[in-house]
Amino acid sequence: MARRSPASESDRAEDMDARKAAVLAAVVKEHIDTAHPVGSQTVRDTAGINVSPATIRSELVALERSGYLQQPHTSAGRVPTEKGYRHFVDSLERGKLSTPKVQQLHSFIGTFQGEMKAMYEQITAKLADVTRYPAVIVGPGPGHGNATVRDAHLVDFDSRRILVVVTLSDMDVQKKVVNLDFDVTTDDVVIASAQLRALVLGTTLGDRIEVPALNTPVAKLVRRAAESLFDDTAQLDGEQVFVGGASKVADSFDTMESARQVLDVLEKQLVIVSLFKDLLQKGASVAIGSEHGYAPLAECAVVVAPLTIDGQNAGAVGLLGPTRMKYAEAIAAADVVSEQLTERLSSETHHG
Amino acid sequence: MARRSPASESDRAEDMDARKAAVLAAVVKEHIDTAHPVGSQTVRDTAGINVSPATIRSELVALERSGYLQQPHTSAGRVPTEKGYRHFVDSLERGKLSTPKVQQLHSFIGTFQGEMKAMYEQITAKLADVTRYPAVIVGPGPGHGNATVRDAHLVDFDSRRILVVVTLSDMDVQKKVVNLDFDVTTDDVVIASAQLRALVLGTTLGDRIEVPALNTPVAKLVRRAAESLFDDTAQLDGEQVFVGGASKVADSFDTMESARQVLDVLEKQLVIVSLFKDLLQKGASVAIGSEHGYAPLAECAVVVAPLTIDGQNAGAVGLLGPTRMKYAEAIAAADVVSEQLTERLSSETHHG
DNA sequence: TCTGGCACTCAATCCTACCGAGTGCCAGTT
DNA sequence: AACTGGCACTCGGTAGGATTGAGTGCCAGA
Repeated sequence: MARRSPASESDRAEDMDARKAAVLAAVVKEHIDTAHPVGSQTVRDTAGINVSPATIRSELVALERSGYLQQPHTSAGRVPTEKGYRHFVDSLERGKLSTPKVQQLHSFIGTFQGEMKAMYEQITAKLADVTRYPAVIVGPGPGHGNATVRDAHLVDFDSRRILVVVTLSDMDVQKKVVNLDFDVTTDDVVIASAQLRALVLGTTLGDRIEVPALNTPVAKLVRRAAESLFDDTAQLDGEQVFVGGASKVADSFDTMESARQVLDVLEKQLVIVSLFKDLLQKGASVAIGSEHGYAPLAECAVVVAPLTIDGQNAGAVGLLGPTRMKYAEAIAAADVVSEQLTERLSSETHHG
Repeated sequence: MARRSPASESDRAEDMDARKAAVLAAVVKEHIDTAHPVGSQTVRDTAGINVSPATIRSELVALERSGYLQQPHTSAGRVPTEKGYRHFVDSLERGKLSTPKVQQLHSFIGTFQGEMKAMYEQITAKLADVTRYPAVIVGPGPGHGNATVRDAHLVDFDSRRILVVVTLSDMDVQKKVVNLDFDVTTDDVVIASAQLRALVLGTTLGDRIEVPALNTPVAKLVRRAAESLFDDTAQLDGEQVFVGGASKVADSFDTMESARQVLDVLEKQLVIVSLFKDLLQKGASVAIGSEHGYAPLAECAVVVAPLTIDGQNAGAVGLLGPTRMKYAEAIAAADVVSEQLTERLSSETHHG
């Protein structure tokens, strides 16, 4: 049967000449648009290749043999496999695709005024609106970023429960409860508050502060308070996850079951955050189907783009869609948001 | 045709004797359980009435004539109309229905420890989990409630932008930006901060404070800051809306379109809030179908229960479901959350 | 007032036939 | 060797037609 080269089952680069690539691209594009299997006829027309359908067919057979395509059943057209989508996405030239939609998004972010939280909310909504996919933005946790401390206070609620209140240069306010294992007086707290303020003023929440290890109640309180602030693990208000366009799942997914699972994931924000982190760590910007190894999203595609502050990962922008999602558009949109937001994050935190 | 009483089209109380009520209840219950039209046979069995199906049938005809039931088509069983559901719900005895589920909810709230925001989030999730319907809790805005001010500070970002930071007795921290139309120095701000603190300490955010109308920058700043705090319309962080179990829409609604619309509403939190407020104002706890007049939710039922602080409306607990939702359970669950949370709200704010 | 009996209705289900998009294969052409 | 036109074949989707059965309305009789 395999007449040409007996070991061509594998996926070395040679199994993909220019025309095969064109055919594959045509199939993927068409399937993304129509959700139907794509036949040789259609490929000929849409790919602009001047060969007969029969020739296309032999290419299709080859592509299927190498695992890029599959047939739902005999006498149906072809549908991309995960591998097919992957090839398509990889060969997508990353040149700033600039559709009107994406530009709209760009200017929306550029002109945005207001508080951070509202900004994230609105941008997430806009991103979902533009792409028609549910969107997620994982905002930088307060521990990250280079917002500096503008003010700090301690407020005592009883002799062992103290609240640390910190105002940051980006006009954000953070609080943190400190539970002591010894008693302090209100006077202690007032003194400690002033000391803490002097210590942390102008620092970044990422910085670790040296606190003299004295044994007076005041000194211990100051140390505990400072520690609580710079403690990575027990994040202050935690990473902020913004979800927008959840109702878009109804547009993108056709079975209730798949919609259900996507909604479920959107609710479990921990899952989303770690999924995004995983992908970004791998340097991936798109995960197709089972690539990310998370079963409930096996029929989905995830597009992510990083949010960075001073080159450090500080969050993510993501879109969820079906495997046949509009990758080019989605990637472009996520990238725009990522860039604009990253830019804004560094400028925001400096002019304070 | 109408042999008995010619003017019986209307819905006066007499058109509903005990047996009719039983039949109606049986139809509603069965339809809620099965989602199928209910026939005379089934009614006989489930309602425990010892009459023949033929007799039931005549009752069904009467109930249909009065508008409580309707037939999807000839030779199908009956399905409740909105009016039918309404009667059913109204006749539901409001005695604390106490299923294991509801008790579980009760104890969950009772034993909950932690911050308010996390509490609302988790309770909303739990409520959705128990009822299997998407749940919404509208938390009391910071303007409401009787949490008192424990501390207050002003932080200047530039000579016209000042941040007001207020720590409340429930360990919540609120912030508010004040934009001035005159310049102040950092020294002014320090002084104003102390004055503001003295003024508002121990007050409730609902109270209005008298501030001497002097014309020095400091006095004006203090007045502006105080006003911003007690300004109802420009709420501090706004009412907090918590949505849980959005993925439950996939269980409760059968068409993508209806699911879509519910998800849409859940996203538009303003709509939810005003819907809940409307219902509570009317004293309603259940809105069925088009009763609330909000078109996108015309095929839904809404169950609400108030959250009160000192007898004042301070929020709401709500569940969204199909018109054939499990009213008894949903109402019981919403009520439990409402009670427990109301209780907790008043105790929380006093022991501070 | 209730009941059993009966003819009737109509959605749902199943079967069948048919259509047509699309295939694989092959012999013939360039 | 690569491409093409031709052809038989496959099989999901659709449309018609018969069947089923749950449920009805009506009525005459208890």
